[in-house]
Amino acid sequence: MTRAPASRVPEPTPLWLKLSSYLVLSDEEKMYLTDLENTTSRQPPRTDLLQQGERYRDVRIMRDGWAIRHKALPDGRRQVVNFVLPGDIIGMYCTLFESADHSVTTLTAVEVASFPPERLGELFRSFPRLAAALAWSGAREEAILAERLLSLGRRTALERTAHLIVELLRRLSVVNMATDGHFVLPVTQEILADALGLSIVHINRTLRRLRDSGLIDLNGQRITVNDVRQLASVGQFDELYLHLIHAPRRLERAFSDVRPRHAPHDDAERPKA
Amino acid sequence: MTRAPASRVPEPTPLWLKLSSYLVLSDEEKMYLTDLENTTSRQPPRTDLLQQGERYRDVRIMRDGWAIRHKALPDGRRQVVNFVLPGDIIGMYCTLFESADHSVTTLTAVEVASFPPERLGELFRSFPRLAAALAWSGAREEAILAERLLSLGRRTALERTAHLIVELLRRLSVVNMATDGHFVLPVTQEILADALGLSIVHINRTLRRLRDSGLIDLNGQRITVNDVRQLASVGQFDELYLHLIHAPRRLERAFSDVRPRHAPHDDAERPKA
DNA sequence: TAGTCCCCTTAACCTATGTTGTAGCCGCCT
DNA sequence: AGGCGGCTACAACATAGGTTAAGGGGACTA
Repeated sequence: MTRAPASRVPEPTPLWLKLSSYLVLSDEEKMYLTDLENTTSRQPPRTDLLQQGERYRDVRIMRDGWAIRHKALPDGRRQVVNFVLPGDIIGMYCTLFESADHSVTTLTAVEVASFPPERLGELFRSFPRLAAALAWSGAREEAILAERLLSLGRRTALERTAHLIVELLRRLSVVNMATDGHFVLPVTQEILADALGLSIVHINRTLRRLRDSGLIDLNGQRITVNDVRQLASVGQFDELYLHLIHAPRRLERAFSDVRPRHAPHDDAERPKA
Repeated sequence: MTRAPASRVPEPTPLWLKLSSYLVLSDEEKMYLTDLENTTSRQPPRTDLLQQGERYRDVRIMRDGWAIRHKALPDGRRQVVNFVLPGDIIGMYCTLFESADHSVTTLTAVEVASFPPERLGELFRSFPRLAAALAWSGAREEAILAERLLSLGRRTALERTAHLIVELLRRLSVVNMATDGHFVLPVTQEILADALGLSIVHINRTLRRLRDSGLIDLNGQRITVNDVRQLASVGQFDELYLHLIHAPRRLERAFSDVRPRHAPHDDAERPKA
């Protein structure tokens, strides 16, 4: 574990970049976020950060590297539920559940920050705008799962694959990890297959079709999207679900300490504790 | 719209029953919940409560009846993302997103309560235990989506179908809508197909297999599960993901107004708002 | 009483995707 | 240098599930 001294002019962290796609952070909020990510550790590839059935511990923030969130059936079949990218939070709900219903495993070497769940309560009380931004990011995670459900249920293999590539491109752009339509995809075809609900052989066929049609280039783990527009159209990609549009006004109204107009509650009316 | 008078001895609402599966509610909290659900309206079957692309409005609580949350592709293919049952919340994140990325459509006549999103902020500030319970319910929703992803990606048609039936049975039991392994499933086979990522013909085949093997009985919309154990085993159902186990202590610690030990924040340190 | 609409049911056939098997490449160990 | 393990590639074959088509029952209408 490393504990960095709280600097006066902190570097932007991926989480902060991601939340910035949603609202404009104040210096004070940036300092608080930096402080939250203060305690970090490094893990090698193929490490379980969390294991299905295990009791939750700290809340974690991915700072660097890739991981997957996945679930397995008793007989070994496996589904990758989502990719965990820098700026994503692991186990936000740790306080609420007895044990994890999924595993999180690193794909690359990673750097993760962790903090005790009590700090979340602190954050909700003291930094309502950050709380709203975190809720936004949690809600977006759910929206991504819903879209993936649409992929698995109703898109063909080719469409699914195209859709995933465009989604990753978009998500990585937000944290400055994709430029000019190319990025590193540190993933075996087996993992891609498990993410898309396909067999490894069929993912291979499908990637070849995408390559043959000139939509993407692959060398090693570097993937280049030659024509995002067309790839998005193949995957019927509509970025609505990523909810990248700003709406700072409305959320501040809901989460700030200002009393709401409708049903004003005096302190006298509050519950005792 | 109907506005009920706040009674001294309110009837338990489905939401309250559902949250009760997680923590023991105080009278005051029950009163507050009852008050939240105060303004209700009724809608006929096949009404859109929310439409993909539409701007979000109020937060809604399903009080009675069934609905589906679904997404559609431009060419008409459709995926049912989840079933909305009594006690479930619609558009909890309305404040955070510009527009809906999914639709919600009623299957039966329904009764829904609605309230302006500002009241959520109020709730988070004044009733931290309820806030935690709502967060629990939101997190559970996400866990359900992740499990459905596993179904669509890696379970066979027979397994998926069995799994869904057991899940619905469990969820309905919590709100007293299933007794003795039977319940009403107000759903056409087309909707079932869209929920399970199958064709309507194949759902039909699959249901017949389940009937022929004696695991379930169907007459009309009434479904009877003859052997939950065996059905759960066919569907590889592990109820871990429904997170029905209580953990009231830990969440109260995180969300209560008691100052955390680690990094106490004075009011003076708060952002200006 | 027949007509229409919606849904369920089944049969016959088709195809997207899974399975099995083999081969080649690359990095790594010793 | 050789061997081994993990990954990609691709061909041949198998099958779960999709598609098309047809019929039937119940509820409503006229």
